[in-house]
Amino acid sequence: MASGSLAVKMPELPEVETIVRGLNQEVRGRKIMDVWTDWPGHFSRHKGGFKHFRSTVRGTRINDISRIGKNIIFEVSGSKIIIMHLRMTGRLFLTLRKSHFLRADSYIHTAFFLSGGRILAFSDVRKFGDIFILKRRKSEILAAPQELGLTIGPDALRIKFNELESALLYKKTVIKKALLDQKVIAGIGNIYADEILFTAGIYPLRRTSELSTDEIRSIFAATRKILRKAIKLKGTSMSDYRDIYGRFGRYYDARLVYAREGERCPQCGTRIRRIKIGGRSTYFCEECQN
DNA sequence: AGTTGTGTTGAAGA
DNA sequence: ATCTTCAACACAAC
Repeated sequence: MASGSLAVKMPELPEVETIVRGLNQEVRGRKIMDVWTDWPGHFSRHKGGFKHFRSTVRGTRINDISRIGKNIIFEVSGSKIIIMHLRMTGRLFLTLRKSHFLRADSYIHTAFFLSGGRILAFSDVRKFGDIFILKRRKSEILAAPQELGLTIGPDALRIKFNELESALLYKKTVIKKALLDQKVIAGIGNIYADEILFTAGIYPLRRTSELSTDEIRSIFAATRKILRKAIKLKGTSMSDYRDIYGRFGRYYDARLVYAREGERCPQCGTRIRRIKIGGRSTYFCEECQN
């Protein structure tokens, strides 16, 4: 991928992981020459605003890119860390010229000009995304994310069974909400939450405190299974991105229940139902999930 | 043409 | 603490 799109829709953990892998291929080792934006709101979480962000980031070198939950972490020289969240509609592109990206995507509001003439462009239709930089090491973020402004718990692929179990037993809510709560487990969004609960055979409105150890084991295993499968399929949509629903993404085609209201359950043939939980659409099979 | 749904997350109120 | 509602914002679909 000499130049192209790292775009996904509805970036949850697998999509962010896919982007991070692409970034490590394409921008690791490059220097950040400058940053441009026409939407300073992208930097509203940064103390000091865009001007301060720009002066802090200019001249640093990107040493590594990783991820915590849905947050992208750029480790740059000078022991600093850029934290980027794509929220709902954020997409990243690599292009060669400014004129190119403005033509390619009219929703690009922020861009990083890198050494070697590369441009990392941040497209964001709804402008919910955010970027900030901390003068901290990555290890400090991992140790105390909450204190540094990252309201997240353990990453969904790194969480230990015991951590998940105690978090769920402690919570007083239903399992679907708990899986979407980034402080309980970080990285799961609405699509994968439904896929995980279907795979685990758990009814989404079950109270977390009433789940048995075996049921939590099922949820734990299903989380790893679904997220790994989605990463293997490179998330819901990559460079072949077509529409707002990610309809041409490879995981989307492989999905089990999400957005399949009225279709047959892949296990038992019962029609998939849709309900609202906490204002979010929830798809499940009432036969297979108890 | 106005309303609703879409998805993430933080803030505010009950 | 947890709930709901609203807010950020834009657009497709009804």
